[in-house]
Amino acid sequence: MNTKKDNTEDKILDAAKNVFVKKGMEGARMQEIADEAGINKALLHYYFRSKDKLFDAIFSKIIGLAFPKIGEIFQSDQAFAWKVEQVIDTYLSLLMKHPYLPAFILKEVNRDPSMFFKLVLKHGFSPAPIFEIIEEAMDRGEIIRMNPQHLVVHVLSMCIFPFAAKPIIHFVLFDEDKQATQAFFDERKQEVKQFVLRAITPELK
Amino acid sequence: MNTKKDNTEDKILDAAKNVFVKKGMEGARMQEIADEAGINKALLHYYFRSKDKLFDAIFSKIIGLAFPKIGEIFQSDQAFAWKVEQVIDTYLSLLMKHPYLPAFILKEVNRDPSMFFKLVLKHGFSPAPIFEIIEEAMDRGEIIRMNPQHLVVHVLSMCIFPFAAKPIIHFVLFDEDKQATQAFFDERKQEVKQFVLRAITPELK
DNA sequence: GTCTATACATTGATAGAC
DNA sequence: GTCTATCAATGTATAGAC
Repeated sequence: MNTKKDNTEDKILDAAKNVFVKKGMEGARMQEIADEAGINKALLHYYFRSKDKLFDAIFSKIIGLAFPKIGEIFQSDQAFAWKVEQVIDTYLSLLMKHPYLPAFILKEVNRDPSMFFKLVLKHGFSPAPIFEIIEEAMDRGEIIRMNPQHLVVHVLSMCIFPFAAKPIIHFVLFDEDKQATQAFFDERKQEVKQFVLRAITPELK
Repeated sequence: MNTKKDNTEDKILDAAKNVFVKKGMEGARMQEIADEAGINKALLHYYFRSKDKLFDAIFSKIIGLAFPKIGEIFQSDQAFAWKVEQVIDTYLSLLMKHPYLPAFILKEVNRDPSMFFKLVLKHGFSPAPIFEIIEEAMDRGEIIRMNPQHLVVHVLSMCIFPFAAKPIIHFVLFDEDKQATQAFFDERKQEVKQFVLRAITPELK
């Protein structure tokens, strides 16, 4: 995503992504994007008519990135526990690579939900199949019976929230110790998996 | 928090809170705050010298509100399970009452972490005692052994994140059905408590 | 396609009358 | 204390030369 800086359009897209993700739609300045791309403001408007249009282009790419194909993992023939671990691994790997995504997406979704809704429809994301598979695992007694929607929200919360609240964790929990904070985030894959599996596995512990 | 509209200063504070929490520091407009307070812009600057000063006043009050005295709950003599349930109850009740807080605080903390840091120091919030109590509960075998910091983040994530991501949940999970969304949030107290207790209670289930 | 210069709109902040 | 009118700064967008 940070390659292909050859032509001007890609340079703009790359610069815009960095600035928008860091500052948000309202905080970003066209001048800053131009500077980061090594061009001037006028050229931004030449390639993308307005700041809104440029933002839409960036936001659309990012939403596509942040909603990975969890469906594929769930469709496999593996045990449910394996699927859960795989989803947590996949999602946390993605977030470790793009730690700014949660704060950015939450900010923009709350600013203008309709924008997000259109993109979800465009990307054709539907959670229904996932809930079916969870229900089946419960029917088989592979996991305890509970509300699948809450289970999904539990897991996503534990994966995503710490990144959105990273400054708080960094300061309140680790007294601004960067290494300690980093270690904490490195541990979360393991910790979240253990916690979730213990909560949903029937008996025999 | 929505009372005392008698004098002008309180009217301003109340209006500013509404606008800032909804739009954030960058999205809020002094004109909109003035309109909501039923006065004009000049008067805002008469009472509070600048937009920054006005925002600081609001943000400080909100941080004080959002970091309730969890410490007190943990200091009691009850069983650890009771403490966990009490914390989840307390926090989710607070958030049901102020559902916009998570998105607002996350947005502002990521925009300017230092502002948040100063307030945390001012309010004198320290998590150390809580971790000690968790450690003791583990030593007694009351809950399974795990990293206390991750446990705290797990619980707070499940409580706070759904509110910050409410538009996403509303649309993706419930197809914009307001009643279904509301029901989901009403259920979370119970669901989070069950999930957490099952994950941390030793054996005997 | 890319630049400089500038128009136009928005908005935070102030001056001054009452 | 409260208002109207206005300033000054910032930022998006465009015009026009090269």
